[in-house]
This record gives sequence, structure tokens and C-alpha cells, in this order.
Amino acid sequence: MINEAKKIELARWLLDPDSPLSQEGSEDLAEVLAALERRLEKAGLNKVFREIELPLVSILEEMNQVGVRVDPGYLKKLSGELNKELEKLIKDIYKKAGEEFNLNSPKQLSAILFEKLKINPEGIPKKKTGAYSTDAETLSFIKDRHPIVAPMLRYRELYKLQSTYVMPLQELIAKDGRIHTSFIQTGAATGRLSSQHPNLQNIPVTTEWGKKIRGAFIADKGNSLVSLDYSQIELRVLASVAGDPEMIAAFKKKLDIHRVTASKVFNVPIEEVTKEMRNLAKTLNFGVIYGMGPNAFAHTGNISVEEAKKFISEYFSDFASVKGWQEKMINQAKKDKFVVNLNGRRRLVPGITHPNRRFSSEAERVVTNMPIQGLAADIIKLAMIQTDELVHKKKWQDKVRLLLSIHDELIFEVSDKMVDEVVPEIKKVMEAAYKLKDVELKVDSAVGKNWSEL
DNA sequence: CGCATACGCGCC
DNA sequence: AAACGGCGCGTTTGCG
Repeated sequence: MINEAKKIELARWLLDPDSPLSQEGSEDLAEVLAALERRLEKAGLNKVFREIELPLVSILEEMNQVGVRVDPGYLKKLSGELNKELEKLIKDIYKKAGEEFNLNSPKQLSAILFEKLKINPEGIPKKKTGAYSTDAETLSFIKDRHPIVAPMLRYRELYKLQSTYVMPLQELIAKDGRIHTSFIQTGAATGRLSSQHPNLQNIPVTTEWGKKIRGAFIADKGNSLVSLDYSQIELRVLASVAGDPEMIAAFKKKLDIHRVTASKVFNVPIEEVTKEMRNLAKTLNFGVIYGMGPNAFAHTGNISVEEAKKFISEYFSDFASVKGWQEKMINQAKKDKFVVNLNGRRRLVPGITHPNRRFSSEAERVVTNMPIQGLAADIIKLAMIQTDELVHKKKWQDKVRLLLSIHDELIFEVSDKMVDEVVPEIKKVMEAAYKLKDVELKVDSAVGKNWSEL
């Protein structure tokens, strides 16, 4: 049974997912809930409430309670290795700076780099406090201007891993040897889940040292970790909701979507798409989902603003339905002051008619992004519910446990003996969790003894 | 002193 | 000047 306070929280969040949810209220809960349920009904949110959010409550509680096993000895060793590396870097940086300073202070670092060491600040943006930026992008940009920069970048990378992951994770291992995150159902305005204390949705994956952290997350004895992730779920959702024939055809033919985009915007046959062209197309594909403008695209893609404009306009002529869909969504939102996804999940966008372009543009990006991100979120939630039903139907409760939900992937802990039988079944359920018009869902899976093997 | 903000950065 | 959607978290800094 779900208590009334929880239902009220969910109902309020569905009605206005951006508003902060302060619990409290000694009123008559039943009465408050009844009123909210009438509002949900009127807003077309009944289905999302009853068929997605309510069934998810107990699943999330179970996940939070189960937790994921972490190897404390492994983390301790990793921490020692990181410290050793950090020591070396700190010495080197102090020597090259000619003095000691707080390496974790962007303000002090900025003073060392651009005042004391007189590094040429040309082309370097200033932050709002007036100091030159020292973020990773800036440092990479000036790497050749002074030998202090490379070790500083390295320090940043390793210190981040140490302070955000390796140290805190050790503290958070419970008596059962596992880390218990809290998945927050009302944590994201698009309908996604969030994860806190710790956040297990942003465990490093990119760098070599980052991957090592994933190695600390292990399966129980006699079990394996299994990940199942939706392939290109947001682009598939976009293709479907925009009804774009070119994108739909690409997915039907099981082509690499970024290569297809590259082939179209560069006007070359698909075999002639280079890595660079594909990379730019990938940036473009994601940029469209995020509502990226020419400025941001030029920046990310490392091209001129003029070129960026050309690529974007080429993209929208190649995928005209995407443009048409975005305009339709924006026009509707201007009338309604809210946007809904295919399941009726909504987000209020009062800023859509704001006279200041900065605010109206921001609202427009929300309007074109939320229906995509929010439908993808619905799909993974339905997958959680339906895989849970599968596990119960098959009486696999003791053999298959859902541990993590990371936006487009689910991670299970599965008894070794059951892996071969279970994985194809879960995959099947996930791929059928939601019927997207004209586009199939595709799920990839991986099995390992720890998270870094997945 | 605690707290909010700025900055930076990890993930999808 | 300006930066593209959604998050959570560690550290520094300045404010009350």
C-alpha cells in the first residue's frame, strides 16, 4: 500500500514537476488527495499517475533497500594509488608555480596562471566574478602555453575522482556491505528519476581511472551484474514523435544513425562518411534534442558559427519533419503555457511568451526537449514495471534483483545459473515495454562480475 | 559560525 | 556577452 502523503507528493509533482515539493500540511490528507486526483484527471495525467508512477513506488523502495555490493578493500587500494599520484602532481605544480596555493580554488589558480605566470589570456572567457575561467576546456586550450597546465588538468581529473567518488563511497558502505542510494521519483522535471546519497547515476565511465571506480561495484557471490540498455532511445523517440521518414527508415534498416545524419548533411554516400563527419553529425543529433543553437554547435563541434548555421539549416532541410514537429510543439505551448509528451506527462512553461528572448528561448528548448526526454523516461519506467512483473510471474525474486536505473539502462544482479535464461527474457520485455509508432526499441545487454566489465 | 553561491565536473 | 536538455556533489568564497 502506498500512503496518502506519497500519492500527494507524486500528484503535485505530475501537475507541476518544476515546483519544489515541500512536504508538510496537517490538513485532511484524504481530502487533499481527492482534490489532486480530480486535477490529475482534468489534466490528462491519470494514466501516468496510475499506470507508471504508482506501480513504480514499491519497485524503487525495493531497489533502495537492496543496494549494490561494493568492495571496500578495492576502494581503499584505489584511494591510496590516487593519493600517491596526487602527491606527485601537487609537488610538480607547486614547483612550476613557484609557490604553494590552493589547487582547488579556481580563483587562486586563475591568479597564478594569468597574473603570476603571465599566461596569455587571449581567447579565454571571464566568469561572472571577473576572473578568467580555469575549467577543463580552458586549460586544454592553453596547455601549450605553460608546463604547469598539463599536470593541473591531471590533478583536476584525479582529485575529482578521489573527492567525489572514492572517498565518499567508502563511507557509504552499509553494514550489509552494500551501498543504498535513494532513487527519487520526483527528482527531475522531465519525468526522469534522480539518485542521491550517493548519486549512482553519475559513476565515472570515460577515463581509465574512472573505469577503475566502476570496478568497485561487484556482484554478490554466485551472481553476476547484468546491464541492459536501450540503444539510441532518445533519437528513436524523436524519429517516432516527429514522424520523420528519413530517421524512421534509418532505424528500420538498422543503420548507424550518426552515419546516416553525416551522409545527409555532408551530401556524401554513407560509405564515404569519415570519423570526423560522423562525430560532427553525432553532436548535431544530440544538439537537436537539446535545442542547441548555432553558437553552441560551433563551439562543441569546433567549427565557425557560419559553418554551424549551414549545418543546422542543412539538417533541418534533410529532416524536415523534425523542424515541423518542433514548431508545432512551440506553437501549442504558446497557447497552453505547458507542453505534454505522448503519455500526457507535462511541464509548465510560463516563459514561452516572455518578451526577453533569453527566457523565451529557454522555454522553447524545454518544449522541444521534454517530450523526448520525458517519453524516454516513461519507457524505462514501464520497462522497470514490466520486468518486475516478469520476475514475479517466473518466481525469480531470489535470483534476479533490479539494482540500478540509469536513464536508458537497467542493471540487475542475477544468479549465475540463471543468467542465460533470464537475460533474453528481460531484453524481450524491455523491447516490448512501449510501442513507439514506426520505430522499434533495441536493447543491448552485457554481463560481468563487476560494473567495469559491463 | 552556518548558509548560499560560484565554479567545476561526473553521468545520460 | 552570450553556451545545449536533465541531474547531484565537492570545494571555495562571501555574506548575513
